[in-house]
Amino acid sequence: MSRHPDPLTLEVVELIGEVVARFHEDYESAAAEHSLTGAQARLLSLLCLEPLPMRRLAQQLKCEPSNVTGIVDRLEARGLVERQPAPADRRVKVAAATAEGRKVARSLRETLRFAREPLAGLSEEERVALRDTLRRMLG
Amino acid sequence: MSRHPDPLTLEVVELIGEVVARFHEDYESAAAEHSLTGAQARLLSLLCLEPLPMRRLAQQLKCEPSNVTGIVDRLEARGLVERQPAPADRRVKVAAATAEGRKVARSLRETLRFAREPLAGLSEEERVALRDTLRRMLG
DNA sequence: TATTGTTATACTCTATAACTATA
DNA sequence: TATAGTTATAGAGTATAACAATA
Repeated sequence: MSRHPDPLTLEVVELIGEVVARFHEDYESAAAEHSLTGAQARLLSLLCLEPLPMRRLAQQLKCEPSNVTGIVDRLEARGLVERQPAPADRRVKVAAATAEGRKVARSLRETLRFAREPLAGLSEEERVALRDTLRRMLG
Repeated sequence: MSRHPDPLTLEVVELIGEVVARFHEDYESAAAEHSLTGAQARLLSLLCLEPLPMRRLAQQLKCEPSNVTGIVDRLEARGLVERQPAPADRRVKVAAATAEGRKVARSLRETLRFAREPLAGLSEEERVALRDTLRRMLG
């Protein structure tokens, strides 16, 4: 694509920008309702899929490992996450969501309004088309 | 929509989440290439459309007015933005992008890869359909 | 020697509250 | 008295560099 995209592409980019802004806003406010920051909510949600070593968490969150220490500290202080030793390699600490942490993450997911409302206005056919287009964009 | 959306909706939500993550990543790294933070880049881009009073900037950025002071301070120190008096109300300070600021913002926009590459894989027909769907989602 | 997690440091963003100058 | 912008403060996220324990 050239450095000067056509008007259609420009409009789509702008619309995606709006979707991104709304999604973020919604995510942050859902996190805040649970007294979590965005970073804490993202880390907790990750750990609800599977326990992960600190280093892996940093990779997934695309930040430096040193930052993960503090985020896990704060979640651990609230009993939402715990550090577990890794028998195979005693340098590694595996972070895992507690039962309470999983409960909070579940509740967080249900609070995400953007996940439901804007899509509710689309027909099933439109949602299928949107899914296919997004898949191709990300593919 | 119920609290337990159908699998199709869930997948679309997840795909949107990925788009959001990629867009953000791309935006932050484009900003960093110009030695700007994300917040600085967003503010500068806003001012390239039109000069705005500090208060209006805060509204558009959805943050407290006190934060805008610091962000504008840092951009002003680099000569990308300047504060202008508002003759009609001497309490108001209007922030405006300098010529250099507009140049940086233009360069920033051109660096945004996500704005071009994923959409390049779509046909014009698909882009039109995506535009219409996004418009409806955003209401 | 290399790697994992942590600590120390500095910077930015953020909200809150108090302050100033205007209105 | 109300509003616009700022300052002061505190908490959180971020990157960098140096460190301890382990591999």
